[in-house]
Amino acid sequence: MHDEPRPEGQADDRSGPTGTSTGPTIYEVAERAGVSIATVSRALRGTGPVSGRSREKVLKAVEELRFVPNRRGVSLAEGRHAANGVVFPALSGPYYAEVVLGYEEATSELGQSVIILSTDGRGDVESLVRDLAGRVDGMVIFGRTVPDETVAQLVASGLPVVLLARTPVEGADTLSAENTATAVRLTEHLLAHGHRRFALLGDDAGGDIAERWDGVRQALAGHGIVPDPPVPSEFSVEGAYEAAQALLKTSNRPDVIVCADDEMALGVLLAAEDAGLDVPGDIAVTGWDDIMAARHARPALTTVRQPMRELGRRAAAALDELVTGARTDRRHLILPTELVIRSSCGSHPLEDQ
Amino acid sequence: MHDEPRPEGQADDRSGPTGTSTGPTIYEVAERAGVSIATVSRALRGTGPVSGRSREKVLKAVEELRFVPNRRGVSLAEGRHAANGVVFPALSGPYYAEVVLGYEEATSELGQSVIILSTDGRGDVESLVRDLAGRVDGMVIFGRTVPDETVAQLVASGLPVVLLARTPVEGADTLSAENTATAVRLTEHLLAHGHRRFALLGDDAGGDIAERWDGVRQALAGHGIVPDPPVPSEFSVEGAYEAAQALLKTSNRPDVIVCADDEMALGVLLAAEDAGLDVPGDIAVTGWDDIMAARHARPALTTVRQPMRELGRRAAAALDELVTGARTDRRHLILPTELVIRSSCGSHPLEDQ
DNA sequence: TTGTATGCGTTATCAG
DNA sequence: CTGATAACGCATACAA
Repeated sequence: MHDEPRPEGQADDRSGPTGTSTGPTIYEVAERAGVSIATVSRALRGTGPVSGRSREKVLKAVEELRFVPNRRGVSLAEGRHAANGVVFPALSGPYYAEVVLGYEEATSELGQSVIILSTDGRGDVESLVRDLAGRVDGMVIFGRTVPDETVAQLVASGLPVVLLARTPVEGADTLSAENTATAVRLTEHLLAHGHRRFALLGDDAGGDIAERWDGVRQALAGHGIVPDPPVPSEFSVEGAYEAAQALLKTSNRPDVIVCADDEMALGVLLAAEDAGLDVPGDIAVTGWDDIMAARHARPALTTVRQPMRELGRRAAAALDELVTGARTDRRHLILPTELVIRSSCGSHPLEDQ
Repeated sequence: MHDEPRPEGQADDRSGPTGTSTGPTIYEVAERAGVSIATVSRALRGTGPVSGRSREKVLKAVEELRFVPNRRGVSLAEGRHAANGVVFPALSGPYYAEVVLGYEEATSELGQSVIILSTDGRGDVESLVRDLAGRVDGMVIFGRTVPDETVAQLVASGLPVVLLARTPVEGADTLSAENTATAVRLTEHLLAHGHRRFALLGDDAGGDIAERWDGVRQALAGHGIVPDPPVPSEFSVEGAYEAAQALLKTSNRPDVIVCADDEMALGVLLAAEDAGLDVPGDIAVTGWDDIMAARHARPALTTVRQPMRELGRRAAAALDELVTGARTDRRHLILPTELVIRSSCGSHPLEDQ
């Protein structure tokens, strides 16, 4: 086997025109330092005893050769990837982008790297996810991306999984931002403005949106109001624009449109403007997420702020616990959200951000 | 060595409380199919001849065992990661998010996965990048993230690198959106509006922003105007807000503020509003990127649209060529950009989006 | 404290 | 067409 380190012809064997460089191996370091590869490994990773003399020699050789342990070898030997995955629909809005950023930051601090997978516009999500599963030690999955069936299979295969803003699946952690209670408060605020004819825009079965509508209905029920079912719409400015156009033409036009997220609310704002309607004078509009555009839109959007960055960080921490085995039970965590009142829901004489 | 596949005790050896499952190995498949591992490998990847009979047996065993080749083993044997990296400052605005998404999509279609690294707020960028370099076959690096020195080292180490919106570095591909020519056109449009006192907001040495200022200066020179040096500011809504506050108090207030990007322009809009200034009546404002908020701001922002998605796709394609060795020379590609006239630069009686 | 030998899971060469 | 076996690069029991 490895009697003589690299039988013959090695070193500058950079074949191929481009960067197929290989870098020195632990054998070359060992040879140069006059020790065994075991000692090199121990010296470098601080596992097991190494004499000061040996350590010096190793470090010197490492320095001279610019040795960096080959990750592929390390991974195979360690039996882990030192990488985690994250599956999201897209990065169009700030919501996913922020969460992913918080996730990457925390994961990176834990010495792991993160592999991303976006599912919007992909036809073969399941195979993509399965492939990803083979390249990571664990993964975070957002709602609206992977079918329950597939998640269950991943979990069954033993892969640590953290679900974000998604209905729970046996065997996986769940993390989400509070929806229902804040939706109740938002709705009560709208009722206080005198709004009575509510329209809900956007829907997803069993996701976080459904929880928000639960809150809205709950608050309305207290006033004897039963709203129409949520109006289906694409989760985008354009999709909401179209849906709103139809809605605004109704004989019995709503006096407030509660949108599933901010981007949709922006679309509604546009539709109202084109219809010659004043917001909030003729109709109120609210969003959810508090993306940047929410603050800059005119009127500025009343919405709900989610701790996006923190969601990402928590997901990373939870996943790490599962991967390392530091925790074996499953947790379902809910982070608080904050109602952000601006002007799109009605006039507020005094305060106005 | 492998005389008997897995000497003893294997299979359901899932140790550890969590998901340390291992999955079947190629040896188990071979044993079950009654062939050698070489045949299994050949049958599965279609390399080399395999009799129909053998193929059937292998496929059956694979099916029954739900065998999936272990990526770590594959990577080590193949000598590649089948993963590419991308280094960006953050995902706050839609710019990076969109480019990254285009990149991920294209990379994924090429069968590679993408590992991300964001540098904003990180103190040890260089070591992070070096670590990333050991985990990928090539990487895309955005401007404003990694020092030239480090990039040069990566390239020297043989790693294929594609630079995005960044000054060229010997040995790396360069990809960017057109800046100077469009900046000239933007400036000429502003001049046509009668604006003469120009302020430039935001600066970065040697990045894509510098190219834009070159275009602005070039156009102004044609009118005998020499603008002040760019006003330094953080690349964010808040940073620009502060910088603009100072700028608007100047005795000789500018009549147009050209911003390095849209987010900064939004900050300026806010500052103008707070200062009781009308945009574009009292002062014009322009951005760059055409992010979503640009369209929804009031007044809507005049800006420049970049083919963000396409930039990501092209970067992925270029990197793949370098990684596979399909191309050995270095290319410097520039994608066209589009001037988007809205209302923040002055009134346009007829057309108005 | 050190070195030897073996395992990690595939790929691919080369002799049958 | 098939199988034995040498890489791939590193980690680590185990023996010395």
